[in-house]
Amino acid sequence: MITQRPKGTQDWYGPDMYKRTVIEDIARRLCKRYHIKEIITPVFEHTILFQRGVGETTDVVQKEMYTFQDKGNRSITLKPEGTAGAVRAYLENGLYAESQPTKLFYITQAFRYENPQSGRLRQHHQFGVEIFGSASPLAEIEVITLLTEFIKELGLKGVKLYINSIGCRECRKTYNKALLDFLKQHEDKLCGTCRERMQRNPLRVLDCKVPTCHEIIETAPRTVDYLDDECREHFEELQSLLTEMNIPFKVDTGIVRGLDYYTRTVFEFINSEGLTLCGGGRYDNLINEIDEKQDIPAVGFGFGIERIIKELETEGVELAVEPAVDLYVGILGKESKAAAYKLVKELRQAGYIVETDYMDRSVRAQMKYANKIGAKNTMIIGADELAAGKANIKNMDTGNETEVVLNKLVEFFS
RNA sequence: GUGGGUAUAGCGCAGUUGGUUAGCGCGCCAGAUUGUGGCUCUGGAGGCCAAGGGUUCGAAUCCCUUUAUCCACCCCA
Repeated sequence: MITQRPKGTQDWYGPDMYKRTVIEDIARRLCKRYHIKEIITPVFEHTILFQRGVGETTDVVQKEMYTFQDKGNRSITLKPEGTAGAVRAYLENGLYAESQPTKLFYITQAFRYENPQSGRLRQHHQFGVEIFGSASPLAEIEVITLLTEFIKELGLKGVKLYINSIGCRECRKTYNKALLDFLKQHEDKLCGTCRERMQRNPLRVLDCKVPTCHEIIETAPRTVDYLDDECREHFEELQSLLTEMNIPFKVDTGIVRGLDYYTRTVFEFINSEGLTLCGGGRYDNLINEIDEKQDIPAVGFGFGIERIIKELETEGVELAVEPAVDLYVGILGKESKAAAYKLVKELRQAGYIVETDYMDRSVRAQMKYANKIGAKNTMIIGADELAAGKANIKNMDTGNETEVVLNKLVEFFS
């Protein structure tokens, strides 16, 4: 037990760790060009934030949160997603008082207590962006454009964009009524959870995958048919902008999203197996629900980093290669240690990737090791080299050796 | 929360109808004329056979329980 990680968690090391840093580097570089600033919020927040933010009726809040009482008897929850914390920070720090929009990104852990399986963990990581203050479809275009570039830079080809509009609070009212009327006609044929959902949040019934429910749902009214003029215009403008931007997309009227805060636009990037890598949309009411004094529109998404790595593997995409060791400095004899290590330090200070021996191994074993770690060059420092002030540098690909003056090592490499 | 598969060395796997000191490949360490890698060869270290209980003269192997892990459903990233 003591040497076993908790269920649904993962240790990051080796090639996966490197992939993760490359992915995060790409995300950070991209956000820089989009003038989106990084934000880091706590891994835990007051439970009420997620109850209000994510929504009481969602599965995430109802059964998947890591909630506990702290020693001050406060109810604390490990963040199950990134948006609520970002919104809280935006409000608490008065970022809304500055010139809008506020554009933020984060790379964070997220915790959900659910059964692990492929592409699903109890602790996972998300790259997310939130744009606060803009009601324009161009805000959606901003995040979607960033996403398509991100996917392109990663080298992924099998990920497609699906969009939908679920309307604003007002259209949702008329739609919910229509949906409820429809569902009532079929109530006796619906499953238990659906009948329950009907009362609390009818929209979520559309998510049900129980075959008998699914059959009924196929003919249910769709949100897109109940949009008011403004919402319809917004959705149409978004679609024509996407088309003009040459961003391929499909409208999928079944996309609802499991988080309650969305309004109008919802979208997902889905792979060929139907797995959602990225989900997002507009949430014009969320800020108001968390702080009634503010009424600010917003758009955002969350992209699953583990799912990116999984998709890279299934598509056979190779990310940038980890940089190789420029020089391995072999040490021969106790007396040479300090002098050899000084050379190592100098070259590292000059920016080279240098490795040496910490195991008191034989020269032969050191050479084997140098070969194994992929050193591009090797050099042995012993009493002879130190006396002469010179050493041979061996190119490990060609096997050729070049004599070099030790106090000009840095120049040799540059 | 529900259902199925799996659990033997660091990793990937064998292990016959229960029968001596549990094997193989890779990896790791050391060596093959004393200070030079890759290939090859030799040797070595490393396992309470997931844990607990039971059946038996005898269990990695059969039975039960637990735990973990993988996969699927729900839902999500």
